[in-house]
Amino acid sequence: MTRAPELTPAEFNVMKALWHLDRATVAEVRAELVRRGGGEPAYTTVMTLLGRLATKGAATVDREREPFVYRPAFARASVLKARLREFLDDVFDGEAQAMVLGLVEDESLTLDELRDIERRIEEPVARDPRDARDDAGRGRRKKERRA
Amino acid sequence: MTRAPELTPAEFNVMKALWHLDRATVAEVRAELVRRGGGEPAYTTVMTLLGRLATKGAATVDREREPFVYRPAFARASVLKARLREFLDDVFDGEAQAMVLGLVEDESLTLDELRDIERRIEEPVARDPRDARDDAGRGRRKKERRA
DNA sequence: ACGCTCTAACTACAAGCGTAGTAGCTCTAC
DNA sequence: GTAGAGCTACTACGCTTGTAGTTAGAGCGT
Repeated sequence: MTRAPELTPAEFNVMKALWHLDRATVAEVRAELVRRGGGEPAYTTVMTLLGRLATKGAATVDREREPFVYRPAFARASVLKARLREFLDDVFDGEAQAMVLGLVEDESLTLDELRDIERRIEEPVARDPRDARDDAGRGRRKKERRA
Repeated sequence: MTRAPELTPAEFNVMKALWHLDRATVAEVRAELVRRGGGEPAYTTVMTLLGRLATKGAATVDREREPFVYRPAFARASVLKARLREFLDDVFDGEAQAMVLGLVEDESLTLDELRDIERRIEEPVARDPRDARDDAGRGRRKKERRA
């Protein structure tokens, strides 16, 4: 699995639409962006962005027939987690606890929700077989900080 | 309290040094940056950034005597929280739980640490009187999302 | 066959950003 | 009193980013 490339804010936005649609043409992505209230970007603007995403390898293009169909090259979840990691290290210096505390102080997260999370972790949740995937080698990263 | 201005990555880095030093000259900030292993920025580069920070109102300058002394205009904690909020909304669509779950899956945060946080919240922590401050009107934001 | 419309490729371009050079002032050490 | 060091103000400049215009082909409606 190659690493997901860095995305600029505008690119990330397009990715969000793309993840939502799963596969889409320029026009469809544009419509989705409009729906999300992100203004009315010009068709060519969306095309440019999708083009840049494709170049970066963040999206794939099916050129078999027009209009081209774009799809995300990386799972949303994995990109979010990568960004989270980056953010955590950059802004909170890797101190996850401090960050969560921040959420609570901000009231973005309640004590109940925290407990809920715990519960979910404790009960292994009897994973849906459809989600089955090779789970080996998920790298530990705790305490690898300040390398 | 005025709102903290947006900071570019390079500016944020300087702010980190500045928060650490609390008050410092260009040379001192530069030394701190070097210490943090961020390469060896030119003296004037640091000056430019501090200048921009001052212009933006993110730092204050004491020009009484040279070399000028810079200090952060906003508490570190408040800026971190603002960034956290932004990040949460932008990347996780305001879903704090999803974000925390991400931390746990990533093993940036353990179950024990989660419990620890809970404990800290539960025990009102007998706040140090020195920290006393007017706590009225800390805006709720829970569920204000998707406004 | 003709012009419209959809679409792709290429080009444009200003603002923002990271990084730093230069000019010029003011001490200080000879 | 002259040279260098330290410092500030100003200027520079290439790169990235956001946004979009222009050109041109392909298919369609009439």
